[in-house]
Amino acid sequence: MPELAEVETIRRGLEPVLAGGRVAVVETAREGLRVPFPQKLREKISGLRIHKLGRRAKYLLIEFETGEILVLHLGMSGRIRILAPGSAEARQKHDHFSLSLDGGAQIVLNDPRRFGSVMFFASLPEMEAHSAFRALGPEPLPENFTGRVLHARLEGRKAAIKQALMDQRIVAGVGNIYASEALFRARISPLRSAGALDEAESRRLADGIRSVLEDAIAAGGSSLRDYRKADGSPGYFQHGFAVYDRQGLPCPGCHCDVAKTGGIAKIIQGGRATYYCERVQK
DNA sequence: CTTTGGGCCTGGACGC
DNA sequence: TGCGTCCAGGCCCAAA
Repeated sequence: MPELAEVETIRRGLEPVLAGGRVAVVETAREGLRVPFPQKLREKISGLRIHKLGRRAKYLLIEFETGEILVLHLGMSGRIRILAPGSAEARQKHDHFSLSLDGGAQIVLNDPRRFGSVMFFASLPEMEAHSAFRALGPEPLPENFTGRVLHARLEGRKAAIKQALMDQRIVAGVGNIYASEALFRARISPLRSAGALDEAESRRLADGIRSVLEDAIAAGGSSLRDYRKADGSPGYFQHGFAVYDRQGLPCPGCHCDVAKTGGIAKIIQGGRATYYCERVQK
């Protein structure tokens, strides 16, 4: 379930492997994932030198020196494996795409559910004009993502704040897990109407979003040295969850008796699970 | 304009 | 044990 934090962790893990390398071999094992792979992908990226790795929302950007960009999205079950030069590791089930560098290092995209995607753009402006990026809201990590900015973007929205947070047009990169976690940190009920949050609440929420993502990135980063292990697990944050997937358990901010209160609640909003503490979040 | 619901896809958990 | 069912997730699109 790669949300922004996981994609950023992956970006940081891949950068030292890929940056400066030249694409030597491109392999695809099928026609595409949720959308077809770009036409003539091999011809488009073979021989290009990788300038750096970027990220926009949950999209991983492999940026070439030419200004062209290969975009990877991991859907919910996508992983990227790094193979060291000379590795004889066998192909695995659900390996769909791989890219090898001149020096022999290789990355492999594995995605059982195939909700991910691979896209190619001739330039950053062309990428930003694409429908997947055009309407994306602001990145939540930079300092200029303030409570005031969030408050303005929530204005007039009648939807529940939990669902508004998952709307990528309001803020980019927040998925189901960190929406619940950020609302807990901000002590705001997921059921509140988005447009009804005042400036102080919006500020708490903006802070909650940023802090939970930063903590998750830090936790992922701390496990980066294990990143090259065969399972490719990028060090998720599940041990740090306050409410997500903790139905019936005590919440960290509330000292009441779980036998009486029922602990953390699970509800369904827009078909998605939401977890929260009714005592702490108002 | 907004909101809702279905579709995509597989593996794991669960009940019988 | 082996079925069947449900759920998880991000994103897109059609419909209301």
